[in-house]
Amino acid sequence: MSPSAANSADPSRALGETWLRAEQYNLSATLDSGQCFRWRHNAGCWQGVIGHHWVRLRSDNEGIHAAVWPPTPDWSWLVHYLQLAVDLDRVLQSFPAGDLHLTAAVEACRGLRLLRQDPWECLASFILSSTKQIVQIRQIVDLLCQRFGEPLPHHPDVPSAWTFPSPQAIAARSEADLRACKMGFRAPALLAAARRVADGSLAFEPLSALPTADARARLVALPGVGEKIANCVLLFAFGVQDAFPMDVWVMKALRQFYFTGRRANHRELDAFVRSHFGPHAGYAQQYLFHYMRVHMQPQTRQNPPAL
DNA sequence: ACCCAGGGATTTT
DNA sequence: AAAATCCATGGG
Repeated sequence: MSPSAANSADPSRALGETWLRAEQYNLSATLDSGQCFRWRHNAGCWQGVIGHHWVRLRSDNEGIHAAVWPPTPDWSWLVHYLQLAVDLDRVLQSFPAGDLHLTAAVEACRGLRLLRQDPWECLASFILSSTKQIVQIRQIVDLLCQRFGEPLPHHPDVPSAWTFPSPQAIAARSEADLRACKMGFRAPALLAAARRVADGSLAFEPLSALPTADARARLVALPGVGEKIANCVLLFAFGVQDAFPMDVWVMKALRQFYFTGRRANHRELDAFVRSHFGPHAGYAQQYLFHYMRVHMQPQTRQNPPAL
């Protein structure tokens, strides 16, 4: 018997496991739709880190199997992260009736959800995201965690994993240390944000309680944070349902679907978004983004099929 | 409006 | 093999 198997047989080394009911939850679309950067697909499972837990998730028809290390008696943090209490049908019913493009996106990405992420990890990750492709963002975040995160308790059946580095851990580093994680010109912005959180001048709890416009203004005041990144934090961390991060993919989708390919400017697109998508515009954005990125081939993106 | 700030991945030559 | 382009952008 291998040492690993011997250890897994030892009840004191058993992973914490549970099963959570979840209807129409598309784990793959959700964890691979660019809202988070720390999940890896492996043998039908998704492995990642949430807070101080290593997590392995697998969906079946009626729910989600979860294994964690270290074990925990309480699963509310996972239910919250995955937003299992959200009634997806209610969200989808709020979408504009007769929008065939959005309908097609929803059909193609059935069960895509929005997560509820830690504000610091979310802000830091999206500061690192500017003009980077998702593959590269993942790489930078990985390096950052390995070098400056806390190692999680070892388990023979679990790959080495680290927490996302705290604001204090980042603030204690030099700009050069951060640049060594391949983040380039984003390093000073990340460092500044970490210092602001570490010294208490930026507190997420009060921020999330502010009216959306005020919270957005406070975020945009940070170096390296514009409307797009501020909206990512509002939507992915604070759950502001009508926050609508507009990146190049979403802009491409909007122009193609609603402006017949016309080069509408940002203000025009913004006005359309606010009037069109309704109270869960953030969800609509996530469907359009994932649909554009995954389900439309390069040629079709130039000349979309008629609906 | 324009241009610049890493650098890896992807696409084109 | 080498070169050009792209990228969940913001700031000057």
